[in-house]
Amino acid sequence: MITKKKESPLSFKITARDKRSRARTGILKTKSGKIETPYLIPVATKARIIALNKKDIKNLNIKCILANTYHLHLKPGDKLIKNSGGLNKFMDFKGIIFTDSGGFQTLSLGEAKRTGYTKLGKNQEREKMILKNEKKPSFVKITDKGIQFKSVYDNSLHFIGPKESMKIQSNLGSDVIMAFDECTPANKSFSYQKTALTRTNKWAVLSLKYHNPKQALYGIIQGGQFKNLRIKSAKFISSLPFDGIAIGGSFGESYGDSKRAMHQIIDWISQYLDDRPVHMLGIGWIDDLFECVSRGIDTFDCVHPTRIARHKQLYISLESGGNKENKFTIKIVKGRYKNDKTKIDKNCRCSTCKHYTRADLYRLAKEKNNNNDYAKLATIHNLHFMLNLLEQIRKSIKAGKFQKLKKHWLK
RNA sequence: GCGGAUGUAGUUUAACGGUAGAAUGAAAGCUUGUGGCGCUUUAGACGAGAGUUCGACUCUCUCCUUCCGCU
Repeated sequence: MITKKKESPLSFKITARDKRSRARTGILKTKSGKIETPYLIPVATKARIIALNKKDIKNLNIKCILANTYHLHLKPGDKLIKNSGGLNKFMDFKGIIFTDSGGFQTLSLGEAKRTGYTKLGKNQEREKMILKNEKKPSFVKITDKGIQFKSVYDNSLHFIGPKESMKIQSNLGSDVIMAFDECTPANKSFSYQKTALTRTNKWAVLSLKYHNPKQALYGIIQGGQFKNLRIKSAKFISSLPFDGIAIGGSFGESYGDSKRAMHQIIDWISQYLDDRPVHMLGIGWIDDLFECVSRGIDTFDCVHPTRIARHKQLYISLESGGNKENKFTIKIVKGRYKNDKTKIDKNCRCSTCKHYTRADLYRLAKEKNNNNDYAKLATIHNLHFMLNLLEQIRKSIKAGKFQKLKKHWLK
């Protein structure tokens, strides 16, 4: 019972399909612009890509970003953004803006804060860290009506349910908004996940009811690591008149397994997906991009490229020694780069690589007091690298060479 | 040559007559719908020799190192 709206705030046209997988290219269009998919959407949680300014964003040719409901609601406040004419004007950004509903903060400020669980579970290394550090209290309280969040700034309480999330996202004026969901960690039992899914599904219906029809709304598939819950969720979400479908939640308890589980989960639900755009929430390592695109994902958002840039890790291509093992990165503060006068990546044509060597970045990254210069250069490199990789992926799909490219990178 | 000071991880340093701490540098790892540039782990040192002592990085002596001053 897919009921198409008369004037959809979003159009998505599939332009090519890979013959040997579900990979596809498309054009996603809203009133603010268009992107070619597959596309990795850089994250600008607080309406800002950390370390970059407007000019950098323009030079990088970033056409789409993702901001966050919870964070903007707290600071500077969605009403203030509404009064400045919406996020595009507030940021002076001409492009598509996605907003996340705040549902992920049930995990990131809840279980992740308390025990260190991420959406990909936890690994031994992480567990060790968590056992050492004292557990911190959760910032969320989940009820059937919504989530009571503590402010990360002053501990004040803020209730966000589906209605509130839709209102905030309407105030933010983003092009594409997410249904309000509960992002569950994988350490929860089947019965808990089932209850949470029922809740999320109810919230999905309420999100449809209360959302601003001028905004494109994506429904979110949850269900944790459980096959029947994922399928149930996929059937339900895809039966509703959402403009797009997002895949969220966590995939498995342990880090190693959860990657495979993620692939499997997409495979389970892929038959319930249709020609609407499919967004993979919060995923974006290089191998993940290939695996997910291969399974029909159109858009991604991920903090990883920008975060690891600030944590001194820079992407490198195969030709510069990148591989699955080193996650296609080098840690630029290693002693071996101190006098390395070569480019960060042989193939990269970003402005950082044009003007700086590895030794330059080493020196800047080591500066204690002012890391702004470093963070900016590193972020530019990593984002450029990823945007470029996605372009290569799109080209390969169109040329019927996606499998070859995938194999080449993941060998 | 004489006098004074000095000597602890690669570097900067702390303490102590009884397991030598830290910072920084080095190496390895973590990071996936971002709490603003982070977190975890590992390796690494008492200048050399003799003496006193149950036991010396610590006290004594000799030598060496480096620094300062004087001739």
